[in-house]
Amino acid sequence: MAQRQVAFPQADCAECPIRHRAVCARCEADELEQLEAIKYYRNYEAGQTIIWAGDKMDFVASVVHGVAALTQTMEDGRRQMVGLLLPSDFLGRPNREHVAYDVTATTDLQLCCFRRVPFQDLLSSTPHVGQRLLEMTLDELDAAREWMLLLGRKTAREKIASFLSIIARRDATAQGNVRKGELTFELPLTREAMADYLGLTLETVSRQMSSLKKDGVIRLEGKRRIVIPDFEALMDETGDDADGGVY
Amino acid sequence: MAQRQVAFPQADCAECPIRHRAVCARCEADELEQLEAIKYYRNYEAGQTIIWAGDKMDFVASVVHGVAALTQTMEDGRRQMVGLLLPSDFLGRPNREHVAYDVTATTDLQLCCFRRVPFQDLLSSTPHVGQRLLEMTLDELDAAREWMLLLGRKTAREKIASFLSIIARRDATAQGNVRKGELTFELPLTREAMADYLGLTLETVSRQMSSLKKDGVIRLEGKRRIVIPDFEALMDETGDDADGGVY
DNA sequence: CGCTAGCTTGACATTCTTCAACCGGAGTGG
DNA sequence: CCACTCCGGTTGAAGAATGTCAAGCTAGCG
Repeated sequence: MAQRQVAFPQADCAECPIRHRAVCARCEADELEQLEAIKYYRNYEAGQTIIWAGDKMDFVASVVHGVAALTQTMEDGRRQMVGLLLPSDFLGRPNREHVAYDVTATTDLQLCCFRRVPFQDLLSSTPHVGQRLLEMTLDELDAAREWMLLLGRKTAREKIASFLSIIARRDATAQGNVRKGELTFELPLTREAMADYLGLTLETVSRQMSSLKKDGVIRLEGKRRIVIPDFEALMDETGDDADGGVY
Repeated sequence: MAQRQVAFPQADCAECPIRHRAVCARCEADELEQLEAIKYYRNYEAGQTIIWAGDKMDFVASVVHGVAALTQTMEDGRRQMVGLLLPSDFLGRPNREHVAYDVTATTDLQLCCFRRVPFQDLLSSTPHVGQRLLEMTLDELDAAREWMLLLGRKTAREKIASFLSIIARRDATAQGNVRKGELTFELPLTREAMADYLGLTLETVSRQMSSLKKDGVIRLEGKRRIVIPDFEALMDETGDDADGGVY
């Protein structure tokens, strides 16, 4: 497999696109300086495995560009995605040497890595990284619980609609891809990866995508580019409350 | 509904059964003192709702005795449990006024509650509560991901076996209920609550329990008391790796 | 030009849910 | 004390949703 070159710019923290959402969001100037001293960038191309479950991982990282997936695999090959990391999300676990899940880049990806041990030291010696990490971890736990509802109780169609709305939402907050009420975005996952995310087979994913398309809820431009003509209509298919879980 | 009295002893922190596993585990004497100043106990009986999704929650808490469940409900009544809190587990989210899930006591329950705002102050003014909470939250996230694999990819029989092994394991670490290789424990959940945990119907739960019993993997003493004659045999039914996910 | 990877579609098999009946023990009122 | 009812649980039969297996499509690439 020829290693196509992935080249993202390596920004200074000051111009970093995730500066205000990542683990470093709350850092004071001095803390940021310490982080900067132990950081380095890594790029991966779409499809590459970053690390295998059980391997030793000597860094933790923030996703700067692209999307990474955490997946668990059973002995007989059944696979379930258990984490989908978008820009600003955190990868790795402090105080844990070995990783518990396979980590792969589902798109071209840039990580901002911190050497693990110095990062841990920072956690105990300064307050703001740890506080932000706690907040982010609690958010991820909430997301995981939403995901559990999806896996345990939603129909295939609801699963697809929910997934599309999640991607659309996270994509929309980053960039403003809304033109005259239409929402357009690129799927960061293959049909197979979507199946792993949703606890379905790729055939069922494909069928339900076709069904939503037939019913005018989504349009496809190519296989990966999705157009949502009416976001409300999509939300109606997710099975979630009308208010979108706002409380 | 007559309110049967639930009476757990209210221990001093020094004799608290969860002192070394809960959020307070890492506390120094002075931090413990501050916690003690804002703590109070609450008891609930099995089946009682502690708080509804969307309600205001002015405390956070540690489970001291018993079991509590977090569940999400869809408009049409489909329900998914998204958290099962055993002794020493933490309930509530700092810096969040409203709860996101229904919380119910599935057995008689005692909580050690901390008023939320003072607790938050402690998080920012002292290091050890926050550090412990981060650790516990990361553990819960790992558990949630294990649970996602179960929900997304396991068969009904594997789900039941996995659930039983989880309860057996957590029960065994607390007390030593092993007699001549047999493991006995009380189910803290009704069949319906098990179904909500596992993303199944209660009929399917019942059928699979019967099936495991017929095959000699488990024995039933009454409806709730489970005997595992051979833990290995149960593990073989879970679909998990032989090594039990140790890495 | 033909191959491959990713995707779609069809036919059939399987698993789980749904609907319904029934069981048994605990609590209750006559 | 007995009948009644309710709750949690079990079991059966039928149906629906999703998985499995297989064929075929399309765009991009060597």
